[in-house]
Amino acid sequence: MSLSPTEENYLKAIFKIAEKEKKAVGTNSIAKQMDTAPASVTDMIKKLADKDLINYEKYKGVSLTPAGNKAATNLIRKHRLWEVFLVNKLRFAWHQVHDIAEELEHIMSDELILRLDAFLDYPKFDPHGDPIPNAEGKFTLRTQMSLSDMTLLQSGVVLGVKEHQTEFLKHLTKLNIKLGSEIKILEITDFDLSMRIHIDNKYEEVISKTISQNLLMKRN
Amino acid sequence: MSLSPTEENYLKAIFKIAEKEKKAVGTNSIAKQMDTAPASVTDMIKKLADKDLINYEKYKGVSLTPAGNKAATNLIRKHRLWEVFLVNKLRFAWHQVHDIAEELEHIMSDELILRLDAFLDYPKFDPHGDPIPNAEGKFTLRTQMSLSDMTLLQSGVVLGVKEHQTEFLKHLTKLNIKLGSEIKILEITDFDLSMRIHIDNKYEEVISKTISQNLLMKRN
DNA sequence: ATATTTTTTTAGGCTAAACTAAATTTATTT
DNA sequence: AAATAAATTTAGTTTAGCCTAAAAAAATAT
Repeated sequence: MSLSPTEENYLKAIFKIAEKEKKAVGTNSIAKQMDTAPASVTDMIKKLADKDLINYEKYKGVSLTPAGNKAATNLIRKHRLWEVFLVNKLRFAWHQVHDIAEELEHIMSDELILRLDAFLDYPKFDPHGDPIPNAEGKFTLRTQMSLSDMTLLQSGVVLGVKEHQTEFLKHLTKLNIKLGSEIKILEITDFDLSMRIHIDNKYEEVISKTISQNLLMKRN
Repeated sequence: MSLSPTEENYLKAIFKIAEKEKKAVGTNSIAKQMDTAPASVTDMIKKLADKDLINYEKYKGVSLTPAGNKAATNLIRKHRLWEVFLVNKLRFAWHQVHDIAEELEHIMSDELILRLDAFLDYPKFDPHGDPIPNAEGKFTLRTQMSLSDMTLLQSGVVLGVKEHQTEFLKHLTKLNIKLGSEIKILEITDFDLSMRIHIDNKYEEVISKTISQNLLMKRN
């Protein structure tokens, strides 16, 4: 059974919400994620439940079935592989690739993804540091923490970003922060928890708590 | 103004029909090309005429306006560039790429095509030997002729194929015929115009008129 | 030149995916 | 526990792109 791009997007939205909140996913949160009216979500929910992609009880929210989970992770796999292609092969910047990958992820050929994966050398993480699930839907796990949870004089390496907004990513680039950058905390201001940091032992910058919270690190 | 994939496909269909038949393009021929009912074509024709992409007079058929022509050639450009990507980079065979490119051609980013073109080294022809229009919609022309129009003992190089059907392309592959192959006509049978040919001075095969008609050659 | 055939358009419907407004159920306050 | 608020569903429309059947126009044949 094949899914429309819209159906796939709903499954992905449900997956992403379920990732954060443990419990059943509500109509309203899906509506917000998809930027549609709650009534539209109810319609689609019924359709996906009929196809056994989600578990649904009226007024009780939804969760993905194994089949739905498979479809969602496969879409995420495709999205992230295409992002790797766009950045590593076509030399796009990391803030430019989300919307394009959002379209590319719906191309249907499985053979295409197989070959793309090989062409890219089987990457395990995308340009934002997010793990790329394998063909079975398994994500590679790593221990990582927000820079905001590290303390004075500690240092670490940037593994990824929590926030994917264009403006945030452009800002990081301006600060010379990228995946793999080494960051050392030189000073923490008690008042607002802003940090003075050393980037790759080369650039000294001050960053707000909002930024340090969204930087995912491996501590040295 | 942005076009839906369906609208783009109609423009492409009109372009392809207009390429062969000089006159105005009729509703029925579009319906056949698009595999839809003529009534659906009439609906869409009106919409495209409203957007000034085609010239349309009731019962008189249609033709592309400059804007429509631009959109159609751009779609063909994208299709053919993606085919080059699939064959040259992902190592697909030439008979596998049409359907996938049919989906990829509708990805909207112009920047993507710009970068893809550069990544592929600005190819002028696709894996079937069809010219790739440049960003302004200009096609590179070459003098070429069907193998069926060449005569005994002449030889030439395969530039492209007229027919794109999977089975035809697979058959050529089995005969060791590909773009760039040198072919010499050893014998022509008067009765059915089949040919005995030498391929790359290495393989000797007999091919029917149907095949020789669909092979486009540069004569030595 | 009229009759027949072919092509094209109109009319009326259908489905997927959205919407708004109203009704209903569940959750939260007082 | 009743009242209010929030979340969810139902009901009724909308739009794009398709369909079939019937009507109208153009092309072809007699």
